[in-house]
Amino acid sequence: MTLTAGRPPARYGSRPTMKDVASRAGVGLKTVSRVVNGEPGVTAGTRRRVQEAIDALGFRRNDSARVLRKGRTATVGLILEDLADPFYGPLSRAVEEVARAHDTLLINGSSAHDANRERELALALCARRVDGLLVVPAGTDHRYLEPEMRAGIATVFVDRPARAVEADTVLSDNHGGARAGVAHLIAHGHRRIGYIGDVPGIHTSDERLRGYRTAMEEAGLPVRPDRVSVGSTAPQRVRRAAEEMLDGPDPVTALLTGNNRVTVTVVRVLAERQPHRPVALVGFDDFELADLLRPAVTVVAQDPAGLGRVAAQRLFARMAQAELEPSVVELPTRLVVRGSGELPPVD
Amino acid sequence: MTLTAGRPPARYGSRPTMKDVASRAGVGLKTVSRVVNGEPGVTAGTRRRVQEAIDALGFRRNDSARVLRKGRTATVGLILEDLADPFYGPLSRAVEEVARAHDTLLINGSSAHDANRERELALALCARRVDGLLVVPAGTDHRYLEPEMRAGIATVFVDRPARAVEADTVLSDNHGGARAGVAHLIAHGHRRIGYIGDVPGIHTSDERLRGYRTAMEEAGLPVRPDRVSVGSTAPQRVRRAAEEMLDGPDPVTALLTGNNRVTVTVVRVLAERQPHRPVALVGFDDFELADLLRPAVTVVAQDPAGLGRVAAQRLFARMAQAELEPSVVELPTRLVVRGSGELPPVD
DNA sequence: TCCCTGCCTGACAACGATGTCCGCACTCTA
DNA sequence: TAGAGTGCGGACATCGTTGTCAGGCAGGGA
Repeated sequence: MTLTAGRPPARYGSRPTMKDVASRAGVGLKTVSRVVNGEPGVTAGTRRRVQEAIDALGFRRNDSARVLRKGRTATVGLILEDLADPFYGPLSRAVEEVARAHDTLLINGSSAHDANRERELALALCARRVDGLLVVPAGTDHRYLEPEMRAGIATVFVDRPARAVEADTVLSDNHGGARAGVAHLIAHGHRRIGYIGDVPGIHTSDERLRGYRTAMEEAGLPVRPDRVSVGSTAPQRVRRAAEEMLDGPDPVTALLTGNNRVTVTVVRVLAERQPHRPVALVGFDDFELADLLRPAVTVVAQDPAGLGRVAAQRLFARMAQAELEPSVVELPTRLVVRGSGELPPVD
Repeated sequence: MTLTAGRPPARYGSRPTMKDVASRAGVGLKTVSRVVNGEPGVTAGTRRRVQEAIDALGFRRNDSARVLRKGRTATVGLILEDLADPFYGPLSRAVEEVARAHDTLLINGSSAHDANRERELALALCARRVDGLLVVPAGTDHRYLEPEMRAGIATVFVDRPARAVEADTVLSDNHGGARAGVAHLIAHGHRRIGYIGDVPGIHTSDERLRGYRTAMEEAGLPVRPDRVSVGSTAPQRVRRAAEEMLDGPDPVTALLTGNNRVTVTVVRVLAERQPHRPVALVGFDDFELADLLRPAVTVVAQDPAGLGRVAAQRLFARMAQAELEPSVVELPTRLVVRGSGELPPVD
């Protein structure tokens, strides 16, 4: 009758608890806790007996219970857009190194470029009471995180700022990078330069477009609407945009591409047109093998590992001291000259 | 005095609990629980009052406490070697899709190719009581997971089998793939074929080497020790191995490379030697832009998304029914012909 | 008018671990 | 040898949530 009272209906497996260990070792509950946590105040003999019981039963501390009592999880979450995007690999790795140095577990999650999934994921991690959260925003409104941040979940935004929320942010110099890329093409004689970028409304996308405009205007060149195309990075969309700029009545002689996904597609389009006139190209984001393509691809390189490292450091600083003023850090980009950006203009 | 008794020393932030919501809404604790979990048996008016209190306080259910009570976390963990390796992107994404279909959160972690970190990470996830674990083994002995598996944590190994443990496993046909790759080179007239692979002892590495041997022996060709080099995938090591095979007294005319890291380095070495005689190449693992290199790289493609999908499905099957017999599934590979493997032998 | 059914609602115990505090046994010193 | 100090072990409350169960209240039938 009362034997099962209050017992969850279907316990999954069934693990030994400290109580089991204690009774097997013939000691008190708290003594087991002391052994498990390496606290002092236990004689060597007792410690050994407890350890034997732990091994025999296959005991492992239940961290949920521990968290409930202690209030901290020693866990931080990282939400990025797509684990398969090579840009995020080094970023995630850098965050992991910092977390590890703070004896903290890193949980990686992916929003798949979807604002709802980002939100779900972030809130699920909050419900699990991560101590901190690093977010590469996919959504456009992050007010849903305000109660969580007020409640003490340290939060840092990476690569893009949050909308409608004041918080620590670590960015790349998107405007300056794009501007430098276009200036480079102009310096090599190009005048008809096109820009193919990501969906407007995304911060990185908007800033890079702004950098393109700045460079064009500084050189006194017109920014023609038919030479700017922003939208999805899906290959078909990018392909069509590139073909329109290349085959129009007044074709571009050079292109700036807004991120590595776009660059790869454009490289493919240009390769297929081989016998045609060569078109100069500068890509935003470095990517593996860029140096082995012919021509090798000149890029504006970001420092994804740096983004991750700086953001993680900021996160831990905030976890240690919640009352810091929100800061925005912008990391420089670097033009890597490889050949594709140095092709002369050909009509 | 007793006011703070038992209170953790430093609660991080401080969140409202169901009790706070209950007293604000003027209802009982359990009623709040019912509203939060969408359980029936609450009138619309009460429900609304509770919801208002939740919103006003910024309440979010503490999943640690919930897990403690319910015994399941609705979370699975995926441990892979390196989040930055493009091979694992699609794998992780496929797992995430399956997990999502089961209303389960996926936690990604990386072992950084280190057996100790794999172990730490796996056990940390067990301590957090994930319901299931997908592991791409980095270590060579997985007995440490036996108590966990016995205790009910469903576990599936992906890409490589676990050592010394009987468990569900999903693999690629490494032997058959490598064999097909070498047979392809032989069919194009090559006789002096080298193999450069990953560290011996890793299952994938050993199987691919075995596939190389099989194909050579089937063609009656000798397997010479100076034409087989296995070890770290660090660029220097691979570079040296390649140069020795290419510059020796009896140089190879074709190479099979054991994974995408090795392939990329070898492509780089071959590119630097451009004016030299062309060397045929078949790489294990497909990689982005392989088709855009000149010559385009012929590869033995695995199906990383398939690995992830099948493994995740198996994991959920086992979570639903723990007494399944451990199974081993092997997914086929596919030879993708692009040019580099079809170069004729040149002395 | 009274009882009974059925629906809401809330009190309470329990999940597993940890912090506090008390008590015991021992050692060291006067 | 007694008193004080120290080291060690254990009882108990508590963290926030959910399952159980019983009580209260309204409405309908006798």
